[in-house]
Amino acid sequence: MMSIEEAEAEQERLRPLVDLADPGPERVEYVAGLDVGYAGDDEVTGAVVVLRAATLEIADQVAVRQRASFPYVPGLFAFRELPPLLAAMEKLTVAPELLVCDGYGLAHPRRFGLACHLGVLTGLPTIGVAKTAFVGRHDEPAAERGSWSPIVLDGDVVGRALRTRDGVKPVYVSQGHRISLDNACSHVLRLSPGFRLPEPIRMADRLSRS
DNA sequence: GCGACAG
DNA sequence: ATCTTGTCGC
Repeated sequence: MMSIEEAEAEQERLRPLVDLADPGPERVEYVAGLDVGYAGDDEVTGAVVVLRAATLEIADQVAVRQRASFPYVPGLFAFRELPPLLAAMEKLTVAPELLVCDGYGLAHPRRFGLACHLGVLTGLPTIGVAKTAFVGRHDEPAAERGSWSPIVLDGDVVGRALRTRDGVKPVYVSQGHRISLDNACSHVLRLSPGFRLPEPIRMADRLSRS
């Protein structure tokens, strides 16, 4: 197994490859949601669900179950979840143009969360959507869907707390790779018409548990 | 130093 | 994450 030190060094090595300047696609035909489910003895299930962006209909889905190769270490989340997710991605028959990841992107202690890592490895535009925010500080956004407030870490804006439903706890959006924060948030809002979490992530979450 | 810590 | 009891809001 890779050591903690080696994993951190790998993040530092790959971080310069992240593209935060590309505004990213305004519209895509296919968008994928990714999530990992956990079973008993260190078993992880990587799930990828490709949706037709216009209708949110499922176009393709793959789940791969394997032995976890890295423990859960805050800040090194990707080293646990990336292997099963990449294995699932390789089996897709419909190519997504945008990936929505469950977790952090830029909003990460070393500015290199799972979404950035997956973006660099696949070359695809990626967005990180987390359910909790332990990185940086942010004000509470207004109660209406669409409201947001910046997440600030060491003086830098690294993401947004974005309200996807009226009066419901926001999600925490950050850039992964090849997409602007504005564009990432507009995609997340469009992909979350009925629930707090974007539909691709909900579908992947469901698949990862089965 | 101690605790907290995406999932 | 997952498990699980109890509570809350509609």
